[in-house]
Amino acid sequence: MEALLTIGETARRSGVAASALRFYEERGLITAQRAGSGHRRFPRAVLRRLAFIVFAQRIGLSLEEIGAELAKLPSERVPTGRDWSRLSGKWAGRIDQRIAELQRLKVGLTSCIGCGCLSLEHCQLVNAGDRAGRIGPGPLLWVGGRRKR
Amino acid sequence: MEALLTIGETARRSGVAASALRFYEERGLITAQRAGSGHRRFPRAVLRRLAFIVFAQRIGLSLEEIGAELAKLPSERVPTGRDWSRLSGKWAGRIDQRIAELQRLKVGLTSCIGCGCLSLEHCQLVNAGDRAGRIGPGPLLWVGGRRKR
DNA sequence: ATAGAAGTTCAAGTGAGCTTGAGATCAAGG
DNA sequence: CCTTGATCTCAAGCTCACTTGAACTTCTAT
Repeated sequence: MEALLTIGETARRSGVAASALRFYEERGLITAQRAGSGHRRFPRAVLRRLAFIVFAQRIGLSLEEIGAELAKLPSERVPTGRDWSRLSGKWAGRIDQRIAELQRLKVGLTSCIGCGCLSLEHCQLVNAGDRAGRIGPGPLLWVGGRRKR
Repeated sequence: MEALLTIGETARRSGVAASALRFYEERGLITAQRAGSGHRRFPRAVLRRLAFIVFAQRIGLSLEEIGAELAKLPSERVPTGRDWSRLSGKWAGRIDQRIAELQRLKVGLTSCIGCGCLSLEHCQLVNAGDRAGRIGPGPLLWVGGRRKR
């Protein structure tokens, strides 16, 4: 088992396209050594980092947020299980929030949409809170009557 | 209470920006009558339609999917509560799927990331299924070893 | 009558997250 | 040595869901 992986091997083993790996490297989410030729050589540890990235994306974090989290890992040693779980600990709350929202949406779907209270002015089922970053563009979310501008 | 709303009123009451309303009209998600001047006049029923759209977006559907759903509403009469709930019924399943995935992710986060099984090749915690449309671009999701190309 | 708010169209821009293409170089097997 | 496949860089393109700007027109209130 080689200690260093080429970009192709890394792509195969992680399921992340080579182009995405270059993109992530450019964004500072992962790092690669270089062979004399200029070709990337990824340490095996990058695989776990990639797993974490894909995981975090499924949870709904942006690459920027993920990068900020990854930056908290110790850079001079290979991160331990404890390092990783410390990172991921705070996300459980985020998942719970999102689950709670989905459950509210489900209630709204089966009751509220049919009943007529979805006249928008009073219904609080759909709220922001999550994805607060999108308050600028995108449909304004009705947050209890308060809205931008 | 006026029977028809201007685009500005519609935007205020729905929380959806006027530019988004024009965009949705262009995409066929909503329709507007026109005043002699060319100004849009939205029937009040558009508010419920907008509520549904925002709802559906929070659940994770694309505008295209939402449009397909809305197309199933009767076009010649104002949809009833039953019409709406028939539409939304099938989404409950989708919400449940997404909740289940989030719960799996949460388990993975607290156990799997720390333990070492996240070496990608064996871990099935992150799967596709949801968002199948994204299988083309974007990071390839590991679906039990099977991947595109 | 006139200012200013609100509306119109159309084209182009935005941001996230990559992918694709061009043109060149590198690595491995026969 | 030569071919084939992997990689490299850099610039440009793509999808989604809108927003923004320019250049006008219309409505409303004084």
